[in-house]
Amino acid sequence: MPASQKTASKSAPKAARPSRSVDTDMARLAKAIGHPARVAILKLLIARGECVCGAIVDELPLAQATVSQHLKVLKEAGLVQGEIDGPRVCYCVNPAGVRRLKELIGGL
Amino acid sequence: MPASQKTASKSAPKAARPSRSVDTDMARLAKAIGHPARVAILKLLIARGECVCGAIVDELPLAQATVSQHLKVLKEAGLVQGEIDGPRVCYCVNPAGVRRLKELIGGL
DNA sequence: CTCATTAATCGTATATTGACGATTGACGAT
DNA sequence: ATCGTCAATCGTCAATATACGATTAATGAG
Repeated sequence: MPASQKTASKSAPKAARPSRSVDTDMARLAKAIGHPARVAILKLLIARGECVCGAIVDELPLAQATVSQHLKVLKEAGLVQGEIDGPRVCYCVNPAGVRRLKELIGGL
Repeated sequence: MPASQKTASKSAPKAARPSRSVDTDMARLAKAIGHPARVAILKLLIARGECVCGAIVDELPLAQATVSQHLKVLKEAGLVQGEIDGPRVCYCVNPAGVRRLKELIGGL
């Protein structure tokens, strides 16, 4: 995604508009929840407040490695955050990220 | 997607929680706007009310074929609709689709 | 009818995603 | 120090997404 994306955006003659980066931002967030498993994870975290990684794995019909990858995607998009708690990792929603997502979508 | 995924979603036609299909629905819609070009297209249609395909192509730094493909994705997700108008195709937002997207995201 | 225009589709190349098992690193308990 | 547990990461494979030029189908103009 990086190279072609960037090129496409930059090569646009009317690149001056700020809407371009907003579009990218919105796409980034939307893409993060563009998979059923990630929607499920996000909802789970919202419902439970916070959640140890293993608990999430138990709830989903996916391998641990796969869940970890999905969590990484959500984390990189700024929708969740995880803090290390001993040998486990405790995940929770990033309210700012979710708020921004709602703002952007709601503002359509 | 491999067997496990499919099995997971399909193996519960309607018996299990409804949240599963809602998750899928939300992911489907989010995925549709999970690309900057499609966000730009959707916004363009919202701003203009309706728009001939060619006009969209002119606004974006993408080839006609590519824009057409993005439009197809948006159409399949139920976010836009297009009606044939002579030799051109006039696209417009599907209010129901956008409303549903907003509901689902807003309800998080 | 022929031509130009418009947009969908085809074919294709490349990039990214999604899934998993295996491995690694970090930590607490013994 | 060793062990078991937990979660991230690696390596890999199949599937999907993205982009484009070329082609096709549909339509209106002449």
